[in-house]
Amino acid sequence: MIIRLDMQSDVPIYTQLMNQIIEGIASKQLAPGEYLPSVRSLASDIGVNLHTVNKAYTLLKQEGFIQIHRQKGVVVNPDGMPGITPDYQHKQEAQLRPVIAEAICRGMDKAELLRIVESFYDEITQEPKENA
Amino acid sequence: MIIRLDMQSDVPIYTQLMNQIIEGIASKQLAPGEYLPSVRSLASDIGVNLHTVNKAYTLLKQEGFIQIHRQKGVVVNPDGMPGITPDYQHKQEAQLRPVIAEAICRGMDKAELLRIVESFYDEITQEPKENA
Amino acid sequence: MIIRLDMQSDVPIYTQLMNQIIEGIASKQLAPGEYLPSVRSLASDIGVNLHTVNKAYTLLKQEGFIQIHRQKGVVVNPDGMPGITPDYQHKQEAQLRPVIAEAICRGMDKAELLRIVESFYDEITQEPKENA
Amino acid sequence: MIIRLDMQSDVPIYTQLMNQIIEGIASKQLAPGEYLPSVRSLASDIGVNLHTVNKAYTLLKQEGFIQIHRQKGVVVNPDGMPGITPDYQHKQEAQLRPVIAEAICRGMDKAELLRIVESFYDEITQEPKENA
DNA sequence: GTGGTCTAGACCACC
DNA sequence: GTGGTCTAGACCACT
Repeated sequence: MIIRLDMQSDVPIYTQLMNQIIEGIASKQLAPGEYLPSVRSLASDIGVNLHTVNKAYTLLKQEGFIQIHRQKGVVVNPDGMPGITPDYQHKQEAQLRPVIAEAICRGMDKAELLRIVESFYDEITQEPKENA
Repeated sequence: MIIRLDMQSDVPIYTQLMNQIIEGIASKQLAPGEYLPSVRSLASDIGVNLHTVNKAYTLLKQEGFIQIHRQKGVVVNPDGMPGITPDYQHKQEAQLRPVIAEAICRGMDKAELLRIVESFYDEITQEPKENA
Repeated sequence: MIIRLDMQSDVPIYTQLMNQIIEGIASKQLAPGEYLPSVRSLASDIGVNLHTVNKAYTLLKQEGFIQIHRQKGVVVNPDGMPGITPDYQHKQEAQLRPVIAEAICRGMDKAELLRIVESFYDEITQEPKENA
Repeated sequence: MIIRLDMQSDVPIYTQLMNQIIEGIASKQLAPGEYLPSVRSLASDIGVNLHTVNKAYTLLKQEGFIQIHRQKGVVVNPDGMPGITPDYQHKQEAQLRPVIAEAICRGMDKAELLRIVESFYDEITQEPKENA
């Protein structure tokens, strides 16, 4: 899978990394049970610090997206993804509301906004299953 | 308008403030041309430093949501809100994609996601015009 | 003469006022010996505070552009404009250098910059001598 | 590069700093991709508060002259300088007109003014590439 | 009284 | 060690 990082963004690298991996799973480029690169190799591949990759992996593990086995490596959680918990719903609301509010301010009507969300949804789910 | 801040959140206070004000405008609790509290009074009202409020106001001004008139105070931009610029679209995509990707991972189908977005849209636009 | 003020600009009103009057003199819309409106009437005409107009007039007087006669009013200096003093040259350099440096940074070549300066020069000196 | 600040000037320190850095770029004393001192070291070097330097850097970043990489430092924008946008042209006019108008008032003819502008242009572009 | 600027000093996130 | 954020408190320019 191709990882794209924007070193100039104000979004922390480890967050971008998490997002990319989550999008990889969502698009089925990464399947449950599939191995991810080791912390070391990924870090050297994308040219970031070990700690940064480690932090991303640790947080993904905490949220249940991946499992980290000492010595054996990192796999996409073979037991399936975490579900829609109340905690997640709150987090999602906190992320979504400001985006929606700004869209309203800027004069985007509901149909247009839904069209955009739908198109991203389709774009992600229809991404080609290429392996990197 | 009632401002709610979460001092424990990792979202900077000035960002929370910006979001609240933008949602206030989106919900028409704040109308174009309406005055916002002065930096100092708002700061003391919500119990933060005046520089924090100042930063939120300055950023909102840069994005075109409000105007800051020297020595007269701060008003919601009476010339209307900023439009849907390419810059904004990129920012919106960067905000939206990770949220959508995580929703997909967690097994939320498209209809459910659109339902949620729509319900927030309605919730914001239909908030009662109460003054605080 | 028509005075245009931008209340949203970060340039102080009194400075804008000074600039407008200086441009009025430069364009010969205001001739040496000609009377300017009183502080009171100008202030009410353009909708600003008395003190603001007063400050602009006082500074213009200090620089030698106008004379203020108690009771009789304010006139464009009939003895002619101030000349090109060393002080003025320093001020001009301080104003000009940053503008030129930024133009260079943005890739504006010398001919283009000179063309722009020349066009403003012409625009000001050729403004119609209308009276307001 | 040598930074000169006038603490007595009514021009804010952060603005003077911005101007100096822009002139440094214009004169090629600072090349795209080159690192600038850290906020803290520059602040202590020139004897101002780190917030003042931070403000200058942040504004320069917003205008596209520099990039701020989290935890890595500040570099002159390696992707090149911002171009000549309509916004910039308006700003430039607002800066230039008053200077030109005053020059006209004081009896400076067009040739003389153009000569001065040209000489500053040459002075900036021909500054020796000395490192400090 | 308003926002703008500056200082001083602290803690945190990131790498 | 880097920038980012927040606090506290001061002075100033402007209206």
